[in-house]
Amino acid sequence: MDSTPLTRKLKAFVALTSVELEVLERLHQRRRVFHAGRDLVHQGQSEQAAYILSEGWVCSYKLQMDGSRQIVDFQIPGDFLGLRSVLLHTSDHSVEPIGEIVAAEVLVSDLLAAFAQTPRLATAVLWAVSRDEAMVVEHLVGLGRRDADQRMGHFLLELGARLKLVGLGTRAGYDCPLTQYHLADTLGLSAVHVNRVLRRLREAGLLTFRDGHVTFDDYDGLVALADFDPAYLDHTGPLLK
Amino acid sequence: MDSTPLTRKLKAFVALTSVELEVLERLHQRRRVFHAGRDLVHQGQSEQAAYILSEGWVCSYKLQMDGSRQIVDFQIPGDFLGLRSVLLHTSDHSVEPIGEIVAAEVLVSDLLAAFAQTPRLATAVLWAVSRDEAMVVEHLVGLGRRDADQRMGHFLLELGARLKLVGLGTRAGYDCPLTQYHLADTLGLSAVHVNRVLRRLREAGLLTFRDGHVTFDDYDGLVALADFDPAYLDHTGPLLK
DNA sequence: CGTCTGATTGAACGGGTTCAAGCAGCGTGG
DNA sequence: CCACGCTGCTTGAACCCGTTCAATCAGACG
Repeated sequence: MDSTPLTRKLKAFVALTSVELEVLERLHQRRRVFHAGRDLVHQGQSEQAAYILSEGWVCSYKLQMDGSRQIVDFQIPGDFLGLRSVLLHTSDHSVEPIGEIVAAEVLVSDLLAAFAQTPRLATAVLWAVSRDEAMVVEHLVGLGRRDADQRMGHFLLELGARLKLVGLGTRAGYDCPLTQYHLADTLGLSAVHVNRVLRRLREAGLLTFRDGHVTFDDYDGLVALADFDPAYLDHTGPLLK
Repeated sequence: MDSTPLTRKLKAFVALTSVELEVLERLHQRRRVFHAGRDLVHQGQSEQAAYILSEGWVCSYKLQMDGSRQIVDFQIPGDFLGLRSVLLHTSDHSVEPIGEIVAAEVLVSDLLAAFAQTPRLATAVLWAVSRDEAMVVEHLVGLGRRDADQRMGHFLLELGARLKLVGLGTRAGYDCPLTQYHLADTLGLSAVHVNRVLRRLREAGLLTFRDGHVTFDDYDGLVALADFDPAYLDHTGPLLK
């Protein structure tokens, strides 16, 4: 049976038994499709369902009074959607699909049952959640202490590392459905400047962002420029006892 | 018996029984004192103990290769320290006491036992943790989409709201042990500019930051300037069923 | 009494924004 | 079929917020 992005991701960190794999598989029952533009969750609204994203990208963002928006993070295939919102019965941000997405709806009860059945699964999911939080912190650091070029490089490298983990990218590059406006709202820049930064990086022979595809022309050079240390994505230490 | 900052905070959101209060009290047994400068946790080091902060302030930060640092968040009395590090056996940031602090060491086993004994306590603590995460997100939004004045106003207002909850501040102001360098490393600004921003806000009659004390000269004006909406601190919805 | 930390202010510089204009591709309707 | 409008990309020029460099000052502390 084909493995889902989620299982690919988790298998990179915990050796899962066939029983655990099957439990995971069963969580992917209720497939649902969402379309671009229509938010899954609106700021302030309390939401009842969690999802496992299987195809497409999604972004979580906050709107400001003055109309500007700040994207907090992206979810790619294999990531959980709204897990925290469900556990805490609250959502303080909006979630928007980028293009069409396919997601498996997960009932809290099913998830908790799966955890009870296979505790190692709970550990693996907990790891995934904590990795997401580490990424938010790294994002915050970037906004506070990196210049535009470094931010861009770091962000695209991080995405690349995440996509590689679920088989959607290589060291050479990956497909990327984001517009330059998405990048601007993520990196705290203006769309105009995003364009200039991309040009600069391209002319420096570091990376090319064009026609929905990211190409790393000089991976090591980019890593050096952005001071990218994937440790926070890899921390493969012992979790929960 | 005097209530600790933590109980004050939790009582604001969950009506705790005397049994639960006693369990909470017992978690505060092992008092430990830490001194300024000496980090509690170093970046990358894995840590075994969690703490409840009872006196003094602490900041969590990340150091960059180029020597600059970005403060991610602060902990004030009543906040947990290193709870996530303990659960996940990993720490990707450093933690530094600001001045002398008093903290109660909490063993994971004790905490889990307390949760098992009084589930409502677990709910309350979960709420506190999720509030901390919401604050990190709000911080990120500030770095990405607010100018220096708004960032400063928002940050000091948020701190004020948190301190008020544990009885350490009022609408008029609060004692604040931070230096302008702390503010700079928090807000992603240079120390020089922090000084100028503080002067501007003072001369605009909005707030005064001097001699370790924050005074809100025009609370409502500041709220308007910073677009401060304490909703993310207050979300008092039903948690976990 | 010298040294250190933290606060303060000035002047020059620069990274990033804003405003403005132009262009390409693409779906829609007359 | 072409015109139109829309979204996304691109580039130039002027401006401004915040940085950097540099100097000064006050208080604390050994």
